[in-house]
Amino acid sequence: MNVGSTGDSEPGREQEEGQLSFDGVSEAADVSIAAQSGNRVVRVLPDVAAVSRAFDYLVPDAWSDDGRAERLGIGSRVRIVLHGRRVAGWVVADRVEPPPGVTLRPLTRLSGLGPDPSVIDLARWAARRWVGPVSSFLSTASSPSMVEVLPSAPAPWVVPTTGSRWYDESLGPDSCIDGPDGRPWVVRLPPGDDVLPLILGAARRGDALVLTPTVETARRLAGQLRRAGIPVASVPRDWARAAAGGVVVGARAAAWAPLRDLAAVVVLDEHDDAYREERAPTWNARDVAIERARRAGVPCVLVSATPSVDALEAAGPGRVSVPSRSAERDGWPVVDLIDRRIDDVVRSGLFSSSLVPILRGEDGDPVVCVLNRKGRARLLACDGCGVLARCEVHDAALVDDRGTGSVDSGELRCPVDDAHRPMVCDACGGTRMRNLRAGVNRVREELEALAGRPVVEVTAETDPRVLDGSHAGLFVGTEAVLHRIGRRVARVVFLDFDQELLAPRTRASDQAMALLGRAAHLLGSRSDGGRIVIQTRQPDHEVLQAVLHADPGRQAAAERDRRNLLGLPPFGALARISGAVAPAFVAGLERVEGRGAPGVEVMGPRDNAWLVRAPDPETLSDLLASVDRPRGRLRIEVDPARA
DNA sequence: CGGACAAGCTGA
DNA sequence: CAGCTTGTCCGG
Repeated sequence: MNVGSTGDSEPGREQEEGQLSFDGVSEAADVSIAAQSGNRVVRVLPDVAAVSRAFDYLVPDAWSDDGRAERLGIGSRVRIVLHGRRVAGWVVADRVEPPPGVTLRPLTRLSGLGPDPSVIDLARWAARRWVGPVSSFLSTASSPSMVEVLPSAPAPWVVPTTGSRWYDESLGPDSCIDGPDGRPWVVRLPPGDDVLPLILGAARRGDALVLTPTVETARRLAGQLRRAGIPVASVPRDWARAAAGGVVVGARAAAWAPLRDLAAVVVLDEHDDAYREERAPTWNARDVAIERARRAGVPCVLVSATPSVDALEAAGPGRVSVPSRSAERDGWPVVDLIDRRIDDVVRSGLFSSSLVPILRGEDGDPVVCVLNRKGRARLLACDGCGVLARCEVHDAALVDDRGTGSVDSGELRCPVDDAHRPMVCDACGGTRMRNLRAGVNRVREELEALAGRPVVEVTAETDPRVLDGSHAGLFVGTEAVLHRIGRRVARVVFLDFDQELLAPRTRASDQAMALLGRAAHLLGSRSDGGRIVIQTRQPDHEVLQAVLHADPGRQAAAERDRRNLLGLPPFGALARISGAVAPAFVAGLERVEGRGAPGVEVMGPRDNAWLVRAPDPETLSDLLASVDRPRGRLRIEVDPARA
């Protein structure tokens, strides 16, 4: 970790020393039954954001008399006096040998139970992986309210039998559990399929940990399991019950839940961006879950209708369970592509005439229309031939350089590199461009006119009961509408899917795929008769071809090639460095890099941020940890959402 | 983080 | 040079 020749007296080493002394803790905890002097000394990590060192404290003698000394151990939440003020902390090592020459202060309080030693080790791993303080992970791993004693353990449970399934092998044949290779399984479960049998398979193994992208999904799943007679704890609310035993269900933070005796890990919709913590450290719950299962030597199953390249790569060959072609086709709804380049246009140009009967409900209700407005991108199409203005280098949608206003002169700008070009259509040479962006309100009015019936606009504020209990047949909203409707629908119409396909984001293809998977889930399987209707000018796009053929592997393969070519994760590791002192930090990085860290590349700045690329996450973490962190605001995003 | 202390700035 | 702001250091 000490890259380059760092002299011991060089200034600014404190961060690294703190890290070293902290790393030393785990060894000390295992080896040392020290403190022959008689007084028990514990090492405590303060719950103070800027302090990443652990300090030693005396266990008060009085604690031996009332049982507190017995309850105290690694993970215990305590209060200490640090630098004259009382703060909270976690015991991270027990019976340690304090460094000579320091006078120890006593612990002031035993507050409650905390994460167990395996979770503390996991937090150390995550702190290194995502370059953040261990304490932030321990906070996530701790109960929101203090827990003094655990409730009694649940009685052993019997899981109802469900019959054998094509993916059963993924929870691991018993024979391979003793010597697992630490890799997860991926189960590509079609969107119309029920996940419950898979979860029951995990619950059959014992205390299973099940992650879902949202709290709402976790709540529903917990209810289903409870009705099946399985003891369930929803974390973070039921932290104590989770620690006592049973199946544990929750969203992102549940990756850090306490478990009595972890037996299996399941991550539902593993591709979902909700597993990513946006605030630094930018950890990903799916990756924490994989590592946790690996350390515990238990099976980890990543479930998704549209598995991510990261998951597929983590699993590796032979560990991806895919349904038969016919089963997968049955699990996806039929897809109707409306090619806007050749279709006739009604009203303002956003609607094809073939939408009219669908909107009127002639093919079934309810109908959900999705209008993508992400990234506030404005798409331009040639007024003459209808082809989209796209950058031939970056594939991104070109924007009108002058922002809003009329679009019949001026220049086109690529949002990726800001290069300009004249406003001329690549396809026909036309010089007039139409702005395809339309306000949601205007769209709603036009939909109403076309459908001849009321349209319910769905926003983040719309009460879900209105949606699910409503007699209305036609809804419109941004993609959030797909997350707000809880019942089965007959049609999902993407009014302008090119907004999604051409968004100037590196993960546009993945996100478009996930969106279609979400829509498919609302529609159910092929036999339910639902359809996805997509208006597009790019019917040959890999994402559309993938859903059209009910074969998400097509998109994954294209995305895999793209990432491989660019050295993006999982074929390389990326970090984004920003903040006031980013220039100083990056200068430090470049000094280290200049001494020959192989495969490391620093790019930027762009938007006041730098990108650091390394061949793998370990090299990246080592590199980032080896550089002195200047004082001031610095944001390090490992695996950044935007690159 | 937040307290302690030192170095820098200002005004009569 | 007192009185205040700003910066730097450090915690058992």
